[in-house]
Amino acid sequence: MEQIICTVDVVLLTLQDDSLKVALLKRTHAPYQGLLALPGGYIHQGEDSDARDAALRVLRDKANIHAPYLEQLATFTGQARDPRGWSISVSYYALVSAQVIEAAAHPDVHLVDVDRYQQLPFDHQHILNTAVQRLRSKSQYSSLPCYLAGDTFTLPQLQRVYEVLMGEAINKVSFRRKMTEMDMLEVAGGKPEAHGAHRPAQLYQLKPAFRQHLRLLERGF
Amino acid sequence: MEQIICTVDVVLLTLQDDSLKVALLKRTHAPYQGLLALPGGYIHQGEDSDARDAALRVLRDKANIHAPYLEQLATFTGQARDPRGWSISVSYYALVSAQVIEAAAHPDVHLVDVDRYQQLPFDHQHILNTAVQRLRSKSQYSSLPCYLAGDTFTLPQLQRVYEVLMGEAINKVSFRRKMTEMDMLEVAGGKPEAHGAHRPAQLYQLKPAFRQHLRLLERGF
DNA sequence: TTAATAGTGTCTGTTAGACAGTATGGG
DNA sequence: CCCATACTGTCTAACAGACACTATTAA
Repeated sequence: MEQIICTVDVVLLTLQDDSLKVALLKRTHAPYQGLLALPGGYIHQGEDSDARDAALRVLRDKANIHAPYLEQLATFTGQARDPRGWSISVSYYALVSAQVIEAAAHPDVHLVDVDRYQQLPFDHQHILNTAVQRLRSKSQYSSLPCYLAGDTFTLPQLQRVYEVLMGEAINKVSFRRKMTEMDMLEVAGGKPEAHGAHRPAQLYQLKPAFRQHLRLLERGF
Repeated sequence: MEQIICTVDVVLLTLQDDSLKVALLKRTHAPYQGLLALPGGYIHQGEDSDARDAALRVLRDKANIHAPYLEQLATFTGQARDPRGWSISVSYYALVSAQVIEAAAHPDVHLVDVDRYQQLPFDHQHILNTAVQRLRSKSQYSSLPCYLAGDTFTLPQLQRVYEVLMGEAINKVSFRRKMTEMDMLEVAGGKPEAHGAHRPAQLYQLKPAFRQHLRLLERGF
């Protein structure tokens, strides 16, 4: 009996032009060589102390992305999902701002709308769907969307991020009440930029205590 | 390089005497032979079509439990968690009523209070904590606790299940409003038993559509 | 001054919890 | 009848959303 194939896959998500995008890479090896797929790879026992380490390494090597918000999504397993044999994919999802992707400027990374139908190899469409569902679900009652908004952002920008993820308009007063209640933001030093003939918005950033950990709401938005 | 050790572990939870219990088994092989541990075992490529299948097999073979509510919890990985080498544990949690455990009557199964400190081998304490946290969290806004309540139950019994999991009293009127709103229960045929000199409660059961799938609440309890 | 977006004060409708009442069984 | 627990009607307090108002910038 051959040994089980142990891999990690990463669903790297970002927000661009008011829509949710996933980073895909052209596969350089068989099977499915040349097809767009989630960044992933074998776990390296020598190099990776655990699967999370492997996911971070994959993001570093294949997309030039360092230390994003990264969370385990689920593990996809079985005889059928990989033509090479019984396999395990410990899957993660990562959230970064569009600026981080642009700064990484990796030539092989393709950003594709998550709702656009693709012929993804393996069960990557299922993994992607699971990640998007998880993100949208957690956006209802947590600070998760903040990681898509960049280092500093205005409240109208952040509200727009939430609205795109939840797919519906949020009451402005309620949104700001929730943000105050969460007590998670602080005013950022930089001067807010003007974007036209009107009052510019205050810049905010996550308080240091919340850069790594989510804030949960008793009641959702 | 040796191959990665691929296993499943199951956190089998039940409610007994108003407290949450986990099913533990004495390990029959090294390492940690003789210690109480979560039921688990190697993935069998020939036998198991995926890891969920392996978890169901483990429950069947090691605890005589068939087709419980079973959900993937998380995957625990790394160099350090198993003395034999780099390992993967795809972990699941299962919920059953105390009657199901009693009916299984497996002599090796030990039910232990989840809050009682144990010296569990590997990272099983961490896996257990993660499962309990997940159950308690999901109990806030879903029908998950119903799977601990047995086939038929009264509303006061079900409320008690929720209260034990959430660790606080719930308003009776609100609880019943939520249950009505969820529209997930139907009156069960059997006559309610009298438990003293007072009015006996109506028996309910999950509607067939919800025997497998959770019902989520917009706002929690 | 005007236009446009940022941000806030306040009213109102909805929802959750408190409380007290009725219902129904056994003794 | 009494008691204990099941169940329900209704009042109140807390919360979310609507709306309108003020604030601040560039043109």
